Amino acid sequence: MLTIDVKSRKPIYEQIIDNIKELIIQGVWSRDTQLPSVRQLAGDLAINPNTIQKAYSELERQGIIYSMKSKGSFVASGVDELRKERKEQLFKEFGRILEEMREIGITSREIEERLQEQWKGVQND
Amino acid sequence: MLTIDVKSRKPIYEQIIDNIKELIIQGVWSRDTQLPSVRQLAGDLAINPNTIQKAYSELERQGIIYSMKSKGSFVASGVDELRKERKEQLFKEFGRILEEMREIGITSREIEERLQEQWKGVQND
Amino acid sequence: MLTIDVKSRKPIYEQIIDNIKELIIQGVWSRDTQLPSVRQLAGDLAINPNTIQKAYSELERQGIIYSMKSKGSFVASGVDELRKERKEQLFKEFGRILEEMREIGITSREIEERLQEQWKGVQND
Amino acid sequence: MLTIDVKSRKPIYEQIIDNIKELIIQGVWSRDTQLPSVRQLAGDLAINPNTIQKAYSELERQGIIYSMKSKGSFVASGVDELRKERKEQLFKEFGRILEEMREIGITSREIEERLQEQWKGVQND
DNA sequence: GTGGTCTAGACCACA
DNA sequence: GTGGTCTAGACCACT
Repeated sequence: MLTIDVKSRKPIYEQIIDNIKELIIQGVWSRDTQLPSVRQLAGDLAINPNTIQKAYSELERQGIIYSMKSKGSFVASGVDELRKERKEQLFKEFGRILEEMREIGITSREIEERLQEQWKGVQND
Repeated sequence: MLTIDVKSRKPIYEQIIDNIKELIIQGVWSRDTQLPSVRQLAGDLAINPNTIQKAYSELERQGIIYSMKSKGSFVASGVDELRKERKEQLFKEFGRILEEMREIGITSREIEERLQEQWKGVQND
Repeated sequence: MLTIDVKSRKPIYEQIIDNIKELIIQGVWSRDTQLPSVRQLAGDLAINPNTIQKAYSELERQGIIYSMKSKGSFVASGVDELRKERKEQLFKEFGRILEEMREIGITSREIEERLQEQWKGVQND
Repeated sequence: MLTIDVKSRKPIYEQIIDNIKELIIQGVWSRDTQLPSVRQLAGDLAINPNTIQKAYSELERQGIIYSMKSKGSFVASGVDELRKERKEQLFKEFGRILEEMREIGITSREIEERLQEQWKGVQND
């Protein structure tokens, strides 16, 4: 379920964080689902347990999971909160890209075309 | 002209690289313009000359500037090459964002709205 | 295994690069072999770690090795790619020399003789 | 007659040296021909006179030209000496290349082919 | 421990 | 003066 790329430039603990967020967003893990234990996951991924611990700590700091001593870690956020957050993030980035495109002289026509092209054949609207 | 943020997570030498590329893209510096000398720029930015050197070396490696010992460093690329490269990069990023937006269930309607909003009052199309 | 000459006009970091390429070409180090750490090699060669770092960075840029923070540096290229590249380089240089020889009036007979002489006793053909 | 490339990585003074040697080897300048004055050449090439001076000094050190105070510089070597020297140099380099080719497993057959190809249509043998 | 970045200061060849 | 190389020493994030 969790896949990491040790060769990536992105730190492993960040990959784990993103992976877990993704699983929650996609509804694979819902509220109060128990996460694999640090040791368990470390073993599965052949990763240093400290790295897993760091990822879990960060997730807990962000309020996305909660830990109970000697019980384990559990999903705190529901799909909705995370989705909303992610949506805002995406729109923010989207705006930044558009701004840069405008500065460099890309026309809205070009953007529209790209948009049509990418969305063609998809009917989620 | 060049501004760096020593507190940023992005390495200083990368900031310098991006800054210089930006100046060229915006047409401030054109082909064969002499860049500030390593020591000069280091003094201006209150940065160690080695850091500037590293940035210049990387820019030279990318073929964006050329350096002549005891002469100085000069702009090699024209605006066009850099603009084209940047454009492709932006479109690629644009596509990636769109893909992620689609996955998370953002409708093309929402995107269109955002697009209209951001572009309103601009007439470069 | 790695030897450098601090007195040479060729920069130390280039010597290191060439040395490492040679080790890979000769099959001493194969794909995914871990290179000595920056500090380790610096200690062995009595060279400043920054110099090693510079060599490793350049090798990574050329796609010959890959580095993972807090993991180490590893061989990326297989023997074959490097050999092929080297072969082309040698033939190119060979052609250049032949051209110069022709210009200065050296006859093909002389060259043939030299060739025979150098290859005598060798049976790799 | 003399052409230099300020963008080249080869130092300008070395380019001048090589250029002058070439002129002598090709018989354009023969023994006792007067070279252009330092100032003259500096003006023609738009180069710092110090650079020309350095080239002339080195040529004099190598015994290829001689200078007479307030008279100028003159060619000392004849074609033959220089040609011989160059020939040895070329053969030495040729041998080095062959050695490297052998080490990397290039067969004498491949070399022969390249040789034939490069010499085809030329009848100076 | 690892690689990566940065500083301060030095020396070099070149023009 | 210029760019290029190197050293010594430091700090950082990551594992």
